[in-house]
This record gives sequence, C-alpha cells and structure tokens, in this order.
Amino acid sequence: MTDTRTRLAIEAGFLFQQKGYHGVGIAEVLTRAGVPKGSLYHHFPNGKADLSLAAAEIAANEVLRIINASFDDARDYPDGVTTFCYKLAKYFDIHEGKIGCPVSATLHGRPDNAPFRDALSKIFACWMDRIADHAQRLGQSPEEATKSAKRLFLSLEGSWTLARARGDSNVIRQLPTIVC
Amino acid sequence: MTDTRTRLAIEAGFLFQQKGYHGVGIAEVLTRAGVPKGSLYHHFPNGKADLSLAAAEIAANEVLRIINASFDDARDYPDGVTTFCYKLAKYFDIHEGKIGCPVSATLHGRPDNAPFRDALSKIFACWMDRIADHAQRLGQSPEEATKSAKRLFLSLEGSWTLARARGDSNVIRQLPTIVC
DNA sequence: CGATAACTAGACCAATCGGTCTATTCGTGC
DNA sequence: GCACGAATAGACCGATTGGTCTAGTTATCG
Repeated sequence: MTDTRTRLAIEAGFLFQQKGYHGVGIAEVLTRAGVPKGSLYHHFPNGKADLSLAAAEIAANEVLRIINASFDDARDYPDGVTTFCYKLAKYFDIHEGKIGCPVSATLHGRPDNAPFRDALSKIFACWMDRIADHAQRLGQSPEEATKSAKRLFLSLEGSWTLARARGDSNVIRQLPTIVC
Repeated sequence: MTDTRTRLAIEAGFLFQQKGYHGVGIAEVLTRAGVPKGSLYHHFPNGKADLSLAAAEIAANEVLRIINASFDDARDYPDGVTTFCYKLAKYFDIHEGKIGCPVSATLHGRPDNAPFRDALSKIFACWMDRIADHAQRLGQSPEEATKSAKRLFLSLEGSWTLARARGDSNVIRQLPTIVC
C-alpha cells in the first residue's frame, strides 16, 4: 500500500489532468483517495497549491521515465521517437482520452505566481534536455539534437491538445511522421 | 459601443484565456464587462457554458483572421509562416504573456461533454484547413500542404504552452526555424 | 398614445469552495 | 506500561460559486 501522501498526490494528479487546477475540488480528491481532510493538510500544509505541485512533479517524472525507457534501447533517433510516441499514446488511452499534457494540464489556470511558472518551465526544460541527450548519443550533433528535442516537445504538446479535443490517441501515434 | 452580448463574450474570453473555464467566476466577468447578472442570463440562457462557447468562437475567428492576413500577401509558404508567428507573438505580448492558445485555454477543464469537444475539434480542423489552403496556393502539393499545416499547428500549440510557462513570446517568434 | 417584447438591474438562493480547528487514534521510543 | 509526536478523522467556518427570480427600464411596434 502506497503511503497517504503519495496516494493523495497521485489521485489529485489524475483529477487535475482531467479538469485543471480550479476544476477539481479538495473534497473530490479526498473522496477518491479515501483520506480525511486532516491528513491532507498535515501532509500538504499549503493545501491545494502544494498538492498540485506534488502532483505535477510525479507526472513530470513519469514522462521522464518514459523518455528514457523509449530511447535507451533505440537503434537511432527516429526509432526512439516512434517508441516514445507509442508509449504516450497508450498512456493516453489508459486514461480514456481525457488527458492532455499531464503537467501543463495540472498547473493550468493556477494563479500565475512566479514560483509556479518556474516549476513548469523547469520541467519542460528538463524533458527537452533529456531528449537532446539521447539524440546526441544516437548520432546527432549538439545543434541538431537541441533542435530535434525542441521540435519533438512542441509538437508533442500540440498533439496532446489535439488528441484530447478529438478524444483520439492516433494524433500522438502519427507524430513521428510529422517531426522526423 | 459594442453591444452587451459581444462585450460579455469578449471580456469572458480574456479571462478564460488566462485562468481557464473553472478559474473564472461569473461575478468577475460581470464586473469587467460592467453588466448586471440579469443581462448575462438573458443573452446566454445556459449561462457559463454558452458564454465560454461564444468566447471560444470569437477567439477562433480572430486567429483565422490572423492566418489570412499573414498568408494573403506572402511570397511563399515560409514567408507566410514567419509573418504569422510574428503577429501571434505580438498578440501574446499585448496580453502580457498570460495567454496560451486562446481557444483550448478557454475550453480547458470544461466538463467534457461531446458538443464541447466537437466545437474545439472543429475549430482546430478549420485552422489547419485554412493553413493548408494557403500552403497549396503558395506552391505545395496537396499532401505536402496538409502535412505542413499539421506540423505548424501542433508546434504552435506547443509554443503557446511553452511561451506561457516562460512568460516569453520568443518561443513563438522562433517557431519558423523549427517547422520550416 | 398604449402595448408588448427586449433588455437591464440586483436581491436572493442552495451548494460548494478551500481552509481551520479540536479530538482521537496510531506507532514507536523509553 | 507510558509518553509523545505523527497521522487520522471530521465538524465547522466564512466566502464564493453558478444560477433563479421578480421588478423595473427601454425600445419598437401598431
């Protein structure tokens, strides 16, 4: 059994990804996680704000994990991209097409204070850096790799949005033909 | 003076784009527009839901207008893309970097009923069709044009997200070097 | 003019919001 | 067993939510 704090963050993340920050009530998170209010404010003294950051961090690491899992065994960069998109599309389907970018969806609509925007911006940079690392390892020049990573990231964010609007993960699956 | 209904939709759109559907209260829209509650429910019998759709439609048409204004006088496709991104970046700066995709931001977090998703999906399709039309007119084959449009759209959605996270419109301005 | 519909105005409502607070239980050291 | 902090449990709070309803005003007819 995962501990209460983690369970709260995971369930909150699931809901935030579907409905955005303001679209989710504390009560709903509590019900889903089967946790009383007192526990939430024990583990997250700043309440919803803390909770959303924790949820975003978990989602961000999950994506990072998928990036590595996809590129580690790739023959070349396009091969890694294909695997990556396939895995993300599957992730999308599991959540019944209700999900966009798990991080920007979670943090979207937040009162835009600097710390939050920083967190979001750093997560995105981290993803792109990681992709660029793999691209370079798989034979691209540093400049090429940076550009490839940026191109993949931007298109991916767009694919998440479009896939969500259409309720269809194929947009994500077809991404390799667009970016490579 | 614009009529009450339009003013409501415009002000609502401005707020929805910043904070998302659930992040904006009716009261806030009313205050900004200087309109009493009775008027809102007269012009939009279904309240917030209707209002958000109207706001999304206005934003969608504005983008469509910018697409045409950018490509109509373009020498070739890359030239049109450059103008397009420049105009969008300016639009982003005007709103002080608080804005993402004006349509998906507005409709994000909505209870995901089919009609709403349809609307969103149709707007996106309309943008891509328009871009593809211009690309074809500017010399690309039908297949090329469709692919170019899709690539531009996906990257643009991503750019909006990243620009918002960074609070910096340069991501959008640099888009032509990524997609062309 | 009088009548009728379009529109404005805002008081009012139940429901829900995020958050606080006290009381109790649980777990682990002595 | 005892003590003490961590964690759970949920009653409770004021503020705000989206929405309804009645009354009043304005515009457009015949």
